[in-house]
Amino acid sequence: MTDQDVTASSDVAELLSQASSALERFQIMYSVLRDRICMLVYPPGTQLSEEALASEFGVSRSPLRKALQILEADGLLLSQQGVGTLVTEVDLQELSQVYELRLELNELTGRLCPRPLDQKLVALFDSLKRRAERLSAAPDRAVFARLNIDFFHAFQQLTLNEPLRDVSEKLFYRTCRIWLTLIDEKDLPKEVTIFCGEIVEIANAVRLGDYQAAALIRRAHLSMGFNRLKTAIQRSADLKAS
Amino acid sequence: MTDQDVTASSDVAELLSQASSALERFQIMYSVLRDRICMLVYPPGTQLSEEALASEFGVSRSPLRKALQILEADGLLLSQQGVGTLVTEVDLQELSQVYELRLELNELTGRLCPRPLDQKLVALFDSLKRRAERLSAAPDRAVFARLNIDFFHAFQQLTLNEPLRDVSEKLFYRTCRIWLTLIDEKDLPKEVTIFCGEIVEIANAVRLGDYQAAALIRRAHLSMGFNRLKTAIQRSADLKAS
DNA sequence: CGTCGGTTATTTGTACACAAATAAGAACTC
DNA sequence: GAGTTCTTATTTGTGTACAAATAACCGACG
Repeated sequence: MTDQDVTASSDVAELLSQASSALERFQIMYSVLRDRICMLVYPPGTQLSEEALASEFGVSRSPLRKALQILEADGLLLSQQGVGTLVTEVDLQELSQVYELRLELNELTGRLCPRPLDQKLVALFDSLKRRAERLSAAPDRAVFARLNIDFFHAFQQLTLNEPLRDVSEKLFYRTCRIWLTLIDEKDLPKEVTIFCGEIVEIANAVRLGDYQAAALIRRAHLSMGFNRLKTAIQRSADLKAS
Repeated sequence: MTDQDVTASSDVAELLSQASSALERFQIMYSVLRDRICMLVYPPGTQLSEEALASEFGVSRSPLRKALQILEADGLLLSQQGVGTLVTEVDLQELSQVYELRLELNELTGRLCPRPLDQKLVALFDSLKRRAERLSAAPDRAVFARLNIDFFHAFQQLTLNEPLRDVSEKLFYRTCRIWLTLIDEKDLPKEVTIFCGEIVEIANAVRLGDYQAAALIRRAHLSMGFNRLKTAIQRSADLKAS
């Protein structure tokens, strides 16, 4: 069972009961909740109930709260006594600062501690390429979002610098929701086409072992993507005002 | 009362009783514990007792555990059921990856979202320069460590990119203990002289508004400092082996 | 004497009951 | 009828008792 399947699993209580240590149980709850937040199962502004979640997961509030507290430190949740635990909104100001940093970190991923190219890595990007082709044929928001997450993780494999991977991952999860919240059905095919192009290009660069080229391509797409985001935000703000 | 005083305060229970919200109480406990870890009040390998700390802080284990859990996520603590809560050791392998990343992030601090130069910033660096001069006259390990921390925070003021500041801070606190653990009394005057020279140079660059120059100087010192660290680690390993 | 096995003490993890804080709604007043 | 204050329901925060896990200790046995 892969990690994606774990986080997407519906019977979390079952998984938790099979976990052998407190650390494992924490990781399951953390992954599941983060995944739900990023896949908009819990859209921004959603109020989570500790009681209800603990009940669903088959644990008491104590261990659940640890997962919630780390997610709060990650900037995905906000808990307040007497109010509740709310999924944070994504704010343009904050988003643009995170994106600016991600652009630079992305370049480092292609430069620091490069992981030697092996068949496994090539195969990973190939499988993403195939998934991208299937997505192109039948655009779907959830499939798009999932591929976006998995592609991010594949890209992170290019570096062996663990602190860089950790930092990049936190920042990624802080921003990736914005796509699902802003891209409407009409824009989806266009975005899918662009994204699949990116995957193909980067997979080719990786196959050649040129990680810096891969990073440059990704940086370009991140930058262009952020610009498209800004116009989408502007558009939705105009829509709201009218 | 400044933040440094807060973290250095001995009567934490008193402070906590005056805090008005759970968030404030958390921040106090977190800052105090992080400070104690970085100032080697709790050297690497120290076992902390939740019971004892909760008792000292005048709270129950529940709110204390939140602070411990975040510190564990920061990589400063490691909790294990049946074993205890241990202050992590600093490992050379990990350290060098973090340093490599810090070198690069440091450059970003001088480049992204520069904070407009104002009198307050100049005054901040001037006051650090004066503290450095006093330290030079009377080298002291604890004063050195404190100045190192405060100088880091001053440098962070050069950028307004908050995610960058957050990330840099976490990485700084993950590495800064190494100096106190490795630099012995004999090396102290030399290290103090080098560090004070860095502060003077950077303060001058800041006064001119040339943050990128400041970042370059700092990068050079970070790099050289890391090299000195590596030889010190090698030396202490040799000492251990003999 | 060394080694293996069980026992026990200690520590974190978990469950649960209650306290504190907030917000929504009801009732009361002007 | 509008505004204000009190009440109450709901939610997270905190305290505490107990469970689970680990490691050190001790004794028996080879």
